[in-house]
Amino acid sequence: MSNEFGFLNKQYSSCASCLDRFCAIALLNNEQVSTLQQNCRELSLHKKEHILLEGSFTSHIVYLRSGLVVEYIKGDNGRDQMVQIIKSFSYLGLNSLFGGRINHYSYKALNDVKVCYIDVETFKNLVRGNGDFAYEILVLISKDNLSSHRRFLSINAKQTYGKVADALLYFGNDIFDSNTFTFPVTRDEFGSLLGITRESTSRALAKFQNEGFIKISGSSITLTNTEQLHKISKTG
DNA sequence: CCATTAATTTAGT
DNA sequence: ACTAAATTAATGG
Repeated sequence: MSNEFGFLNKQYSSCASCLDRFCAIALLNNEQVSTLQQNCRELSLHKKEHILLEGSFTSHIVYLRSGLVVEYIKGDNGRDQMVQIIKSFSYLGLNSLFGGRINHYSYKALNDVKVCYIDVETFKNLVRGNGDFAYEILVLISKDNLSSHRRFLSINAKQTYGKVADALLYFGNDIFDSNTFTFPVTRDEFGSLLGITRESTSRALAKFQNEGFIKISGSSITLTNTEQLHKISKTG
């Protein structure tokens, strides 16, 4: 690979030896990995930077190598509607792959992230040309679909304190694998994930802290009584 | 029970 | 210092 722009010749770790790569990449043959390599750019982005924008053409599928990302849509009133938090080793924009030519969601970095932009036609060709790989991509889309439906139905069934307790447990168990973590979103965004206001979020967190279920210091939060949080998540 | 409004405090750059 | 974000209290659907 050579071109007239020196900075584009910077050598990145190859897809073949990438330690962060999605497991299904192992199902590609050498030629396919090489094609992927040639149509893929690695980028480091900082917290708050946009990765994809709703409404723009789906020119790329993005692979999230490291960091946290939030998926959201633009709200009518100017308030964005958060859809979900996405962990590393995930693809962004997959659900827009066959949904017309535009991205249906925006994505922004919640902390410093490493991403790979993969040319969308290249990605589609890999899906067409490799059944095992396509199967794994279908699994991803299906899982995302199921978890989204479950999440929205669950939110619908709960009221504020239950929603907040649920989300805290979700962060602790699924996102951070720890009962202590740095809050990745603003109160406003957190509320938006659950369909509640930032004030209700504040009130719920303050209440939980007063009752000793959680401990907040700065942006760091500790779940000290997951038992009670579970109970509230179910009942209230 | 909870959103809205508004006033105040705190954090981030 | 200035702006964005968070908290708190009061009100009303």
